[in-house]
Amino acid sequence: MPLNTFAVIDFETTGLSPDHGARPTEIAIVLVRNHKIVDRYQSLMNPEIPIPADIQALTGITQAMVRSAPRINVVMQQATDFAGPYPLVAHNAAFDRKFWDAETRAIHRPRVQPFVCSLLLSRRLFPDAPNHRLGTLVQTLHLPQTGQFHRALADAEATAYLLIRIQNELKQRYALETINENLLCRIQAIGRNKMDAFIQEYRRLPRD
DNA sequence: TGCCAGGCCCTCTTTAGGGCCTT
Repeated sequence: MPLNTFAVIDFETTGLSPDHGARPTEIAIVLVRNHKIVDRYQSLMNPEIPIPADIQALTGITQAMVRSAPRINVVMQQATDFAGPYPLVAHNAAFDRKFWDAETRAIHRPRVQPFVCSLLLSRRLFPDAPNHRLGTLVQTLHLPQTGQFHRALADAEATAYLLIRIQNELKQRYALETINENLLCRIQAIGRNKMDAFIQEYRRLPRD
């Protein structure tokens, strides 16, 4: 397995929680290897339940668009194949993790890799941003424009560029050599405004 | 009919409340 590879994912869905019946309507996965985007996957899928009108307006994904799309289980088979064993990354990972875990359990492919959250990492590294919405961070950090927000591929690509920026920031600001998932998971688990103290401690710890 | 989540994180806090984020 190639080292230093992350699978950045984004779901569009019919609602906020699978625990209350919401299901995915679109997924995109962007592979980031050695700080570069190397591959992309995207697919609409048929949630087989109505998409609320306000969410159709938000995402631009309509009932007609998903009617002829493949079933969720077919798409999730392809998505898990594409993501492989690589650490998953999402903006506000708590949201995407719920859908990923619900739909991969349904196809008997439970998640084995950690989930990294670019929202939590951005709060640690860019505390002075106006806010930490994905669109605001793209503007504030001058990241490449990737297309229409609230579509899966555009948002996954934006999150991929944000991940690359986070990796570069960590390397430069703290003179670190490699930014692996273990370091990112540790950083997102510490409290806000504790980065400097954490890095000092990290330098004294044996590496994973 | 209308509403539904939940983890993080701040503060006028910790015996709590509310904004931020995702769709």
